Amino acid sequence: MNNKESYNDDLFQYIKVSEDEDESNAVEIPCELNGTLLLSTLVAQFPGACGLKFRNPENKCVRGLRLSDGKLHPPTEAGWGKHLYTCVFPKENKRKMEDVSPENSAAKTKRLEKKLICSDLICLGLPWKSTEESIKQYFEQFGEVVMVQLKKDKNGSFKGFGFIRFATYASQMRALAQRHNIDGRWVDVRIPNSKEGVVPQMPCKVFVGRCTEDMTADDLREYFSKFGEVTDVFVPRPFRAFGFVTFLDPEVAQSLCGEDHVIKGASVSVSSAAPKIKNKNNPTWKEEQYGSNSWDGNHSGPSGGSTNNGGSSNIDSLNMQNLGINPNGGGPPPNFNLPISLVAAALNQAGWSGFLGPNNSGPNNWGQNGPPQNSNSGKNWNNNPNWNQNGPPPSWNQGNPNWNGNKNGNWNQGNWSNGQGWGGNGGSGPAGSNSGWNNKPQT
DNA sequence: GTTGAGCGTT
Repeated sequence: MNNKESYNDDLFQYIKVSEDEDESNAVEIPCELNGTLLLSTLVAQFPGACGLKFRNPENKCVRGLRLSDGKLHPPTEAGWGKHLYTCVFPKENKRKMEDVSPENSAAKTKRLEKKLICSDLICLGLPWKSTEESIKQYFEQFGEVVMVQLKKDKNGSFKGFGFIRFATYASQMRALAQRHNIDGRWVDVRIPNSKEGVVPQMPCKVFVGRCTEDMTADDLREYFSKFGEVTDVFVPRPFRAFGFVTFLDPEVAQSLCGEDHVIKGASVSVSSAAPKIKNKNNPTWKEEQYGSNSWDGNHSGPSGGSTNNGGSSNIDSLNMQNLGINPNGGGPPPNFNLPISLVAAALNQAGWSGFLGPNNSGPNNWGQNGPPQNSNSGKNWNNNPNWNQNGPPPSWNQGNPNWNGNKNGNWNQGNWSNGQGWGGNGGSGPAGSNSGWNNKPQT
């Protein structure tokens, strides 16, 4: 036992990362075996992050880290050291650079935010003991919270839902891109019905033509991140010479349309992505493959899915429902036939790092043969015999239609919602799991 | 006091 623990420590170096320079907010995240840190690993914990920096103790200057091929490199050959690393977010940086004088900074911020309309968000299913202070405190991890209203009835008793508002659109998007567990309850955060349609939907997605075969989703992400926060990348596999990149800011997307860019020595063309009609007549809508629960078949999974499924992205669709995952339901929904890599990646994005097996060594490390047999963290995958003996389908991780064909048995036939699947062994379920996965409804 | 889908002025 002790051996295993030290073995793990040897394999994965953890570095301390915070969204700001406040060390109390720091999260330890694992590097790869070669000493680099995957941007996707960073993004899994800090949605929207596009880089890392740290304060050089010698001259107090902030130093940025080198990013190449989706990998962040340690500041020196000696490695990561004991620095507290801080996330870099594209939007915040842009704003900082524009806010040169204090007297017009507010106006500029306002003008900027006007383009990226912030909406109130409804929070459903809040714990009864929530207070406006506690909710504000929770959501501040995604950015400045400017309003919290918990709804009460005439007697003054809390109705279990409320509204919040962030100062920036980027913060709002970060909050919408995640599941939220507050005091042990899964809380739904959405755009309120009353606001639906109010937010003008300029396309955030662009079409990237003339891609070469060596361009991975991570390549596109890395390249286009310099124009703004990238929330989704899709590169079809097998190779089809195009891709899609989705930006947080629709204006960034629009500004790039019509331009040619050079990536990996090749010229690609950026143009507007034709809005896709989500119906069965559209050939890009592959219901057989992805199910019919709003997954549009044209997106990669979130970061962590890495390149095996053609993508490297945050959750582009805002809520888990859009991935065909019902966070509050009992077990998988009826159309649960997403490739597991996508699900795992989505859950990883949502902070369920435990889903990916020990040490968060999930899809990033998985090859085409699925999770490691005796995983490189020294533990079996969930100790679940059904999994390890029969393994995943042969064409694992390739977005393949065989997945639900269940040719190797065991996948859809048990262990999903019988209460002893994921959380049963090895502690690999979601932390404090009382969610639908174990078929235990919230109370 | 109890509760758990929903959609905000009081």
